[in-house]
Amino acid sequence: MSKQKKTTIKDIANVLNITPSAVSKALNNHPRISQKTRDAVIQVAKNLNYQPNRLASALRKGKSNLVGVIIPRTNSIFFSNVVQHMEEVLNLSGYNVIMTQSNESYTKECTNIEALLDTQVDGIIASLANETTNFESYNKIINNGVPLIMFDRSDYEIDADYIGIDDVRSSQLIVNHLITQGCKRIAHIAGYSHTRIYKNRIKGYIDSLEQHQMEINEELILESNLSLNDGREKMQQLLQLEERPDAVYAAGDYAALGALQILKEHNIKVPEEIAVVGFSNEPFTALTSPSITTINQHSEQIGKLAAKAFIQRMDEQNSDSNVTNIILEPELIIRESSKRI
Amino acid sequence: MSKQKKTTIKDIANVLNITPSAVSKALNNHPRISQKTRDAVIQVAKNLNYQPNRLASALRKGKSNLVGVIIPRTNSIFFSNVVQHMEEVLNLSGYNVIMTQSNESYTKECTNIEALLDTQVDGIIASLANETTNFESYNKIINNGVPLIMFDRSDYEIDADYIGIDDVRSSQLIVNHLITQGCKRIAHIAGYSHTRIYKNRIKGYIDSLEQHQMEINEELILESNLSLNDGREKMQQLLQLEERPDAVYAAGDYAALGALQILKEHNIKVPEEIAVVGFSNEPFTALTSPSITTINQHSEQIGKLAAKAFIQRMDEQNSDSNVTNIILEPELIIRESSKRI
DNA sequence: TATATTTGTTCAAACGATTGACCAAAATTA
DNA sequence: TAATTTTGGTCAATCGTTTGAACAAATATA
Repeated sequence: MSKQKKTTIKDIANVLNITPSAVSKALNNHPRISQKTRDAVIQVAKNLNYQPNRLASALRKGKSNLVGVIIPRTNSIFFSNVVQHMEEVLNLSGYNVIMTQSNESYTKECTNIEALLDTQVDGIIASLANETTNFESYNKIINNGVPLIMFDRSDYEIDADYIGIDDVRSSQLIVNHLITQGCKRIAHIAGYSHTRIYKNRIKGYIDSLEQHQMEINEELILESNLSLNDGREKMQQLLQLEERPDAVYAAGDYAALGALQILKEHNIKVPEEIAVVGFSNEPFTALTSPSITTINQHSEQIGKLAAKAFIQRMDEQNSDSNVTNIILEPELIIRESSKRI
Repeated sequence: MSKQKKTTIKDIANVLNITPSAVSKALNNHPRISQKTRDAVIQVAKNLNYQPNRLASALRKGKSNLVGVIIPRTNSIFFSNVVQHMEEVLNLSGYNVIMTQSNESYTKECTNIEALLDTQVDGIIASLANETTNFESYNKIINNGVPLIMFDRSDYEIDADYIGIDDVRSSQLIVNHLITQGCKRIAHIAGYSHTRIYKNRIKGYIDSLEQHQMEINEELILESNLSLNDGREKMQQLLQLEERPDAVYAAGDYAALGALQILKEHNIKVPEEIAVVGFSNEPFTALTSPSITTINQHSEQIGKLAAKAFIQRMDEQNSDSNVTNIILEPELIIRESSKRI
């Protein structure tokens, strides 16, 4: 029973004894169709339970109304928030979202890009996988004439619109805050420096220390994949130093949590002995004890702005306007893990 | 520069002086095409950077190779895991995933369904929004002849394949465990009983108490939306009872966390005075102190099985085989919040 | 050698919607 | 009334790919 074939504009046309093109025009509010036929068409369409075939329309118009989104993973509140708000805005403009995850893997990312281009998406909105250091496939998107919008994680080699927060500034906020709290030896569990945002966070960290005439100590900067476990390991490492740090700034919340766990296991008082700061405002940061100081990356705004940037690109297609670069101001959320005074 | 138009099979045909149909057949490994032409076609395709137009192919074949997925929200590790593993399996079979979120909203869910059908997806894999009590739109999917697979949250009124865990059994595992730990007055912060899985969890809770000849106390069963805040409120309520419970089983981890917070704020010892159990194995449950006992719902398996169920439906299309019902055995993860002995 | 089969390809019609060119009838203007 | 404009459509091509039918050439079979 399931295989009742779908009704097409042709069926509607037959019922009303008009041509399919008239039906099409009626449904698309073409001015040359009389109100009478238009109403009749709409009525019959409803009766026959007509569902327009997007594929056909997309093929003819050369526009699929599909937007591909590539995020590193969904189990991060930041990315899932971004996507959610992106979707909201895009849906309003008649776009649907194909969401893919790279799982931080370069090859998966490439596969996803291929698949999206293959599906004839009208554009791609993406954030780089951790692994990615080769940007050919992204440039392929651009070369194919498909609008590309990057958010959060991108690179200078990708010539696309970008929306993100000011990572240098984020680090400065954090380090300044820690210094204000009396910390003198601040460690940084950093992300991989090949990724721009993490490089910037390292830069901000160093800048801020320099500004306060504090020593930059290589052994206090550890690159990490920022997972919970790696956070634990790096913290262990830091505890084994001859001179322990009195604060740890991890470039990701999970790593910060790992560090916190180790500190608790060693009965080290947080923040009195060692203060801890994370990054991203994952929900759990408010729920641990002590709760973790972190950075709010404005996921809703990033999502909405990225969607709007895409829509604007679609609207102006021809005019080769310059690349947009939107850098949002980060917000430091101070919680127990760093509040000494 | 961007608007270089895409190469089509026609272009390839022109180069080789053969017809487009030959090219198409060559690319699709049609047996009647000679190895020689096949190789030549593939070579030229590569040279011209040919990218097949899925829309055209989809239109002609009446198959889009797109699968729509509807989940209540992505910021739940359970759902995001499910999707991730679903995608893996589906990609392997040449399908792409359009992922949408209902945000637990009935209207958003309906909109999503419309959008997916509109996009001509080959099938839909979904889990109900909390709000949903009317299943017309789901039955519309089925009536449209589009394969529908439900997972985790579904309803008897939806006549589709289903993959989930045994919720009655989950509750029994939990309650039995609590009784073993010496708890005598077990409260249940329940989900809305109009949702099947939550109804089943309530049933399992009651069954288990009855089995142990324990009293079923209405005031110990509170329906909730299972958010963090509602967990806090319901816990407050429970504390105001004349006779306090000595264990709280929340049907969701966030609610359990809320309950835990309140208990800590009141300096009530967990699990000694009141034990706490959650549901879903959200990552934070392992990270709180005390860590929270919870249920593993086998997200990877559910994702993979749902994908496979869909693929099977596609393969057998015609044969109206019966609805599949896969119920997985839940796994109780015992942690500090309930370990009294 | 005549006939049957296989091989490799072309032909043409789809899939369903869109769109500019075109045209007859109706309405307006001169 | 004749000429012009407007209205409400029809016609036909098109988007890029697929696919069964058709067909000529090559090969196998009798």
